[in-house]
Amino acid sequence: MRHLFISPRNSLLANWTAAFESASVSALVSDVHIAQTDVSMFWLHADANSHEWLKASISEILAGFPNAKTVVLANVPNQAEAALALGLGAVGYCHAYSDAAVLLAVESVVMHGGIWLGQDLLQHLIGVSRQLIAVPSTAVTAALELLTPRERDVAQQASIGLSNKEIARELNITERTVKAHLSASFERLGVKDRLQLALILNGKS
Amino acid sequence: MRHLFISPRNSLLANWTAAFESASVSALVSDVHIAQTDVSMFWLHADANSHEWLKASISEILAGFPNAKTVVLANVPNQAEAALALGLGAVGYCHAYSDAAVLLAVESVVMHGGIWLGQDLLQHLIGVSRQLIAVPSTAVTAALELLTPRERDVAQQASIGLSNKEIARELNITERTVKAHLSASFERLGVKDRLQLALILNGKS
DNA sequence: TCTTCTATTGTCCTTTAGGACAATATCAAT
DNA sequence: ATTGATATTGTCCTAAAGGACAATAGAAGA
Repeated sequence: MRHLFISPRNSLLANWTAAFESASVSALVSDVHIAQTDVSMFWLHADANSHEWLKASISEILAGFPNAKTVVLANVPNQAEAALALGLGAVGYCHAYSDAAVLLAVESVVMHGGIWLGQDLLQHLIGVSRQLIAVPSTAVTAALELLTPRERDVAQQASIGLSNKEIARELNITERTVKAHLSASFERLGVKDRLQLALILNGKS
Repeated sequence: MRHLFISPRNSLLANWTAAFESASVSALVSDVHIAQTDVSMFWLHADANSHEWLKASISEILAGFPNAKTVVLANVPNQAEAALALGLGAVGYCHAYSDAAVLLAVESVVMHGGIWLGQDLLQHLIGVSRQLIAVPSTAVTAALELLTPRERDVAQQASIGLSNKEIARELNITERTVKAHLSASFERLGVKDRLQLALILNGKS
C-alpha cells in the first residue's frame, strides 16, 4: 500500500507523515510514477478554492490508476466541494488537519470499500437530530495544535471577528506583531486570509 | 474502552469476540452496570423486526450513558432501519456478521466522532442529499431573510471564504457590484465586515 | 556552546475591502 | 404614470490586510 499525497504546495503536513511514514508528496498527479495496477491511495490536498485543480486531478487519477482510491483533504471543507469530489469518484473527503488516527481510520474505511465523510457533512445528510449533542471537534483541535501558543491566541481572536488593531489592544502587543502571528498562522494552516482561518477554527466548513 | 454487546439472544458472535476479546454481552440495556461517564461502545444486535426494541434500547443508552457510542449490528440490514437507528442517535449501522477487521474500523470511525454506514446506504444518502442538505438554524434563516435574493447569493459566497473577485467571477457580475451587495448586507445585518457576516451566516454568532 | 523555535517589532509595498456619492435599468405595485 | 425596491456599474478615496525582507531577544535542546 502506497500513500501518495498530491499537494500544490509540495509539502507534507505533519499529521500525514505521522499516519503514514512512507508517505510521498508530489505537486501534480502527472509527476507520479507507479504501476497502473498498483492499489494505492491518493490524498489530494485541496487548497482553498481549487475546484478546477481538484476536478482535473481526480479525473487524471481515475484514468491513470483505476485501482487506486482517492481521498480529498480539504483545508476549508465545504459541502459543495465534498459533493463535487464524491461525484467525480473520490471515496473520501475530510479535513486536511485531521489527526493521524483519523487518517488511519479513513484508510481502513476506504480500503474496505467504504466511503468517508466528516461527521459534520454526514450529520447534515442524516438530519439534525443529533446536533444538540455536543461533539468535540477533532479537526479544530488538530488545527489549533499546529499553531504556537501565541499564534493560537491571536488566531482565535481573529476568528471571532476582531480586527488587528483590536487584537493588539486586547493582547497588549503592537498591530505589527498581530500581523506576524496571523501570517504565520495562515502559512501553517494553508489558508490565505483571516476568514478562511475563522472557518477552520470555528469548525465551520 | 469497553465494548458492550446487547443481544436479545444473549450470546456473542464469533466475529465480535475476534475483534474485541474483552467484549461482554447482555440481553438488555438495563442489565448493564458501568459508570455513567464511561466512554464505551454499545453494539446493539438487531434481530429482524425488532424496531420497537431498537428504539427503546437506543433511548435508554442515550439517557443513561451520554458519553457512550451506539452502533447497530443488523442481521438483515435495510435502509429504513438504518434511518431509524441514526435518527434515534446511533452513530453506526452495519451488518452483524461483518468481519473483525471491519468492526475495528467501525470502532475507530465512531470513536473519532464519525458515523459508520455501509456503502450502499451512504450512496443513497448522498443521492438525496440535495434536499436534506443544509437545514440552517432558525437564526441563520432569519438573517438570510433580511437580505434580498441577490444579496443572499453574494453574502453566502463571502461566508465560505471567497474574495470579491472570486464572487464576481462566480456570479458573472463585476467586483463593484459584489461590493455593493456586500455593503448592503452589512448594513442590513448590522455588521462591519465580511468576517462578522460569515459568523452570522455560519451560525457562529 | 550552538542551533532552533518562539515572540516581538520595524519599514516599505501591494492588494483588498469598504465607504462616499453617484447613475441607469427593470419590475411590481399603487 | 409614478413610486419604490432591486440590480447593476462607475469613480474616487481611505483604511485595513497581508507579503517581503528584515532585526533582536529569550528559552529550550542537542
